[in-house]
Amino acid sequence: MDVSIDTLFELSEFFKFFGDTTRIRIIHLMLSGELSVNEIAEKLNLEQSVVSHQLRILRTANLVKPRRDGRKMFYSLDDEHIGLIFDTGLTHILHKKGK
Amino acid sequence: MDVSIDTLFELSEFFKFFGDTTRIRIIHLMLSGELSVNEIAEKLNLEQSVVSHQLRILRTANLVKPRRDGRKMFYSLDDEHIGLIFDTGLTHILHKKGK
DNA sequence: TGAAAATATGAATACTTGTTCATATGTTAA
DNA sequence: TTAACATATGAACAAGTATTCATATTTTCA
Repeated sequence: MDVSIDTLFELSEFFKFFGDTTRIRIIHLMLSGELSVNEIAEKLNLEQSVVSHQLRILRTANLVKPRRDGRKMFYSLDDEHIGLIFDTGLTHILHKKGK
Repeated sequence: MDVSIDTLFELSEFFKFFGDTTRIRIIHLMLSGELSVNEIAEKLNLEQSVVSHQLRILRTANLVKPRRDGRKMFYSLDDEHIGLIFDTGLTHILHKKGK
């Protein structure tokens, strides 16, 4: 398959979003559904600003989308491929650990 | 699905390997088969040391494996999941660009 | 309106990481 | 053995990035 150098660059940029523990943990949480910023921070034992900063990165990349409800902001995955990519990588990790 | 925090860390570390343009380009080349260090450097227009450095990273992670033939070193993918992960990400990029 | 709650943002810092340049290592052939 | 080829490696530098801390913004409710 022929892939342009620009596309390969975009591809690496895309994988970078998954290449951070905090973001992967946030994404993993969201695979089960929508969450508020505080819920994420509490479940992952992270500071609120850390979560907000990472959510901004994911939001800018259109990987998550926000929804305001009162003073709370709920975030959910905005891309149907995220789960698939997550699972594909996870399968590899579990397979590797399994032997 | 329940995933341990350690596994999520490993998963993010794994995606990091795909999160660099140089490495993605090397991986993409290798999807078509084995190549020597110099072949990679020439095809990607990179310095030899850059390629060697990145190959070491991929080799340490068991993503590529080396084979010596004379004074040349040939590298090939050492993981059957790499192509799948690459394609999964690429599908997303192409799908995104398509609209 | 004012205070509290929830989230966002900016600047500073520390850390990681990719590239460059120089050089070392290993291999072949004359 | 020596020279040339192919690759690997180490140190230094530069650039990128995640976290922290402080503060700003937005919304609700008394």
